[in-house]
Amino acid sequence: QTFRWKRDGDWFEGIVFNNIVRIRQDESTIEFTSTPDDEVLVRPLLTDYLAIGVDLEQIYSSIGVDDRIISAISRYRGMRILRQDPWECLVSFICSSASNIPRISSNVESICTAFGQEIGFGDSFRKTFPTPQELAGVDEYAIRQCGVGYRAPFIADTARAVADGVPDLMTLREVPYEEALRELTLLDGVGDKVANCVLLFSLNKLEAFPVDVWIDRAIREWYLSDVKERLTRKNMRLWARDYFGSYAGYANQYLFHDRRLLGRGQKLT
DNA sequence: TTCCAGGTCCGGC
DNA sequence: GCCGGACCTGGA
Repeated sequence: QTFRWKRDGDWFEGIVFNNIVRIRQDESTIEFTSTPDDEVLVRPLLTDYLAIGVDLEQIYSSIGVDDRIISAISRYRGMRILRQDPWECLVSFICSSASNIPRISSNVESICTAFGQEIGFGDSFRKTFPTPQELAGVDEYAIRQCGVGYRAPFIADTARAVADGVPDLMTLREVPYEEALRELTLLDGVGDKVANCVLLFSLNKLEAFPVDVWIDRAIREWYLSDVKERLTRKNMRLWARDYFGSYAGYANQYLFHDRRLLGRGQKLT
């Protein structure tokens, strides 16, 4: 659920804490290189980013309340939810509305190319995601040139707000879910779905439950097929939080993945 | 060419 | 509160 990683054979290259990080894993080991900072310095940052410390088995036992979710867990066992940079995550998901993954990736990369700082050198150089201050300084039209369309004013306004410290994104990590959700949805272009993405993928709120079209289908087809009444997205989120519990966000990602990859009619295994 | 894609906002019941 | 339409853009 992040948009700047590139695959190169066994290796994946991304930008983490202003470093170009190349990473790969085999059965039991994760290997990485970083530029410009030394691996010793980056290691703890990367460990946090990858959420290595999260106890998956405990989460599986907590959310594994029915055959459907248990089946999804069996297929994607080991899949973790990243702890991304909240600012980059916020802008990325503002870009995601009524869009698609290739375009969102292109938008985010264009924003970095236009307004970020160079890192690395030689054959491999990339750009950082621009800070709130850097993005607050550019005009809405220039942001629109990145292909984001009608989302440009949302991004410009959000950049100014965050640059002014309203909200202070890092502080939201320490704040309860409901309060952080309220703060985020005050921002222009940030509704219930985008806010829940930011909460889940960057603010360490594992009960967050973003309801997009895929989750909407999955829940409707697999869990509420006998319910005729129309459920709003927000009510679906509340239902899921109640049903799956405090790690509902993990259930969300396993179901999301399953519904996208396997479709509606897959059988339980 | 027309349609649609990982929503949000706005105006009218 | 719920419902429908508009909104940039690019690929099918």
